Amino acid sequence: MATRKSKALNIEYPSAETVQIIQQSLLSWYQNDHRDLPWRKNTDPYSIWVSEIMLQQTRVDTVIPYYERFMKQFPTIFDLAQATDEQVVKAWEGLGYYSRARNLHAAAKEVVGKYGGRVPDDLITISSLKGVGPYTAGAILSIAYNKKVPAVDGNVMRVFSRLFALTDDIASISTRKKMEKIAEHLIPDDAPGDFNQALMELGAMICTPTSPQCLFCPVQSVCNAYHQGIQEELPRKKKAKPPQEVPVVVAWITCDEYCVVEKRENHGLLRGMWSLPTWEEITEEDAVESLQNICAEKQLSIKDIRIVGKLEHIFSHRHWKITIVAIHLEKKQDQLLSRWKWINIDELEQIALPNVYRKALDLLF
DNA sequence: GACGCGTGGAA
DNA sequence: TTTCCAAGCGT
Repeated sequence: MATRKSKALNIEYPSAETVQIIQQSLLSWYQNDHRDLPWRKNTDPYSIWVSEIMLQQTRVDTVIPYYERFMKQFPTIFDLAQATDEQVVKAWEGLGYYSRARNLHAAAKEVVGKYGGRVPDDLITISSLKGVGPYTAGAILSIAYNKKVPAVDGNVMRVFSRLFALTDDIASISTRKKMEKIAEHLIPDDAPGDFNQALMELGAMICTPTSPQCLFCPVQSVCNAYHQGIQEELPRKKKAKPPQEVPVVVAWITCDEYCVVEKRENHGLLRGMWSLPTWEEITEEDAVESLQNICAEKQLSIKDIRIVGKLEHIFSHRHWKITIVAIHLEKKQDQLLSRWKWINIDELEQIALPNVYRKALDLLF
């Protein structure tokens, strides 16, 4: 017999009675208690889409002002499609995970070009768009089109882990697939969007990572973890590695009212973003000497060079220990690295600069 | 499956 | 101070 390499998910579905209790309790609670968030004013697919991309790995309170500005600047998908990459990334400045902005922009152009600006309403097509994965596809289809598609994010996995006392590692892909099966089983035919949002809202407001507010939980009566008193032990999740420490030198190179900015490579950390000239793996002790050598190679005549500050910045997987070196040049030479460019210091605020460099500039001024 | 990809908030 | 993140996706 030919064996198939699909892992049995071993799902125990709740009874029909339990399903009904969960549906009614959650929907009732959500309709009464849900937060009045800006992306809940309507169910326009484009608006929902933008909000879901911004909310990926990002807190609601952080997203709100960005969302408001973004929707004012790009009210429709046509406005976004017609914008330049620079404009879109600038609107994303400070939000992080900048590939989200580039993917959203590219996908918006694709939707306008191929579908007349109508956001696809089927799972296969919408999932083919850049930056739209299983969660985002489900969120858009259920919230904007009221389709019965699961939208399983970290909130939902935490809620399900507790509700059904599941000990699976929520960091694994197979667990998410299992949760999606359970969600499909739970979503009511008449309110998929509200139900999916209710699950996430519960995870955000009641079934929180630490100190869940079980006494106020609308589904406490059917919560397996609560009855066993193990809600604080769930969900199970494999620990992530701490960010790797890297010594970094950032240069503040000036001449008169100009400074040098650097366009980062199109791969890796902060890909394609503007920055200040940056070198990894140069320690503070070697900072000045290294930059003197680098300037000598480029035949840049230094008027003054000194360490002007230190800064630590932690990305998702790297921990930069930064030494900021100010270099004042004799001449504003044109022959620089291809990725370098002189700009007027006043123009720094017009380019999209990741926060690590904004923090560096704050130290300087 | 594992890792790369930003940021700022909370405990 | 340290840890863990928060409505994930691409490779």
